[in-house]
Amino acid sequence: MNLSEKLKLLSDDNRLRIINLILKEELCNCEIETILELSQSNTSRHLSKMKGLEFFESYKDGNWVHYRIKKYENYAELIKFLQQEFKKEEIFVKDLERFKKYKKSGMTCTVIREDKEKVLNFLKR
Amino acid sequence: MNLSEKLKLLSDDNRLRIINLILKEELCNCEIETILELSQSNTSRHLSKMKGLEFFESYKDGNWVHYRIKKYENYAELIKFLQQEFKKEEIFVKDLERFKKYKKSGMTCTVIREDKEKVLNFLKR
DNA sequence: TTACTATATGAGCAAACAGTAATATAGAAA
DNA sequence: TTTCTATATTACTGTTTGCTCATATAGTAA
Repeated sequence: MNLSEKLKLLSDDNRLRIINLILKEELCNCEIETILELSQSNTSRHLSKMKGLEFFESYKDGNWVHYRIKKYENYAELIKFLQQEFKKEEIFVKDLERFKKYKKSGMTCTVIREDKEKVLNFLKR
Repeated sequence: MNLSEKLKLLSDDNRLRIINLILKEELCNCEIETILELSQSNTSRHLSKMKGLEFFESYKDGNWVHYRIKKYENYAELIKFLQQEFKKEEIFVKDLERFKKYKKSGMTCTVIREDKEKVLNFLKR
């Protein structure tokens, strides 16, 4: 993967939104889907693509797949840049508010499985 | 222009090759065209798009248009990242060799106008 | 084993993109 | 003024992209 391909992976609103979230804390596929209100297949597709990024990491935990940012020296500058820009754009700020609301509520993947609608309503923008 | 759009502008080999060159020294459209062996319209198109990047600057000098990188605090981290990556990829390293050969020869826009073929042959990879 | 569930993937569509060749424009020079 | 020249733009092409809906897969639980 060359530099332009790596940057292309970052050049998408939804993928940036995912990075914005997991820079705060690792999350599972179904949580990202719910917090960002993206479709299942769309979320999965973006997450798959992002496996091409060296600072992106995933692991399985039962049926769930968790995603997180790996500390990677080569990308330190880039990530600093992204974090600085995330603060300036409304969509990223709002996503983090939803993320915090979700976390504070104590909800988990299990709650999402049992009643995703309930979680979505709770997070209603 | 939002973050994903800015990153999209950077997600192209030829635009990155241009940034790699002008990070060393400002250059005119026709010099970029010649050093990178790109077509006139393609070069012009890329340079136009790049005007959307806040750290990218151009000015007219007679018929020629010069391009350069503006020092811009917000992009310091990003540019550090790019510079580090440019060193690792062969195409960017080779482009810089051509750039240095061109500069060392003392050739200018005027020489390119008078006999572009001569310049291209001199720079022959 | 079978049933279930979280994630991944195939097919298809519309929009965006990089590139070319030809032409237009704007400013310099004569 | 007219001519020239560096750059920009238009029209078009083939490719890539993000998305959706439907289906497949792989692993868990019964």
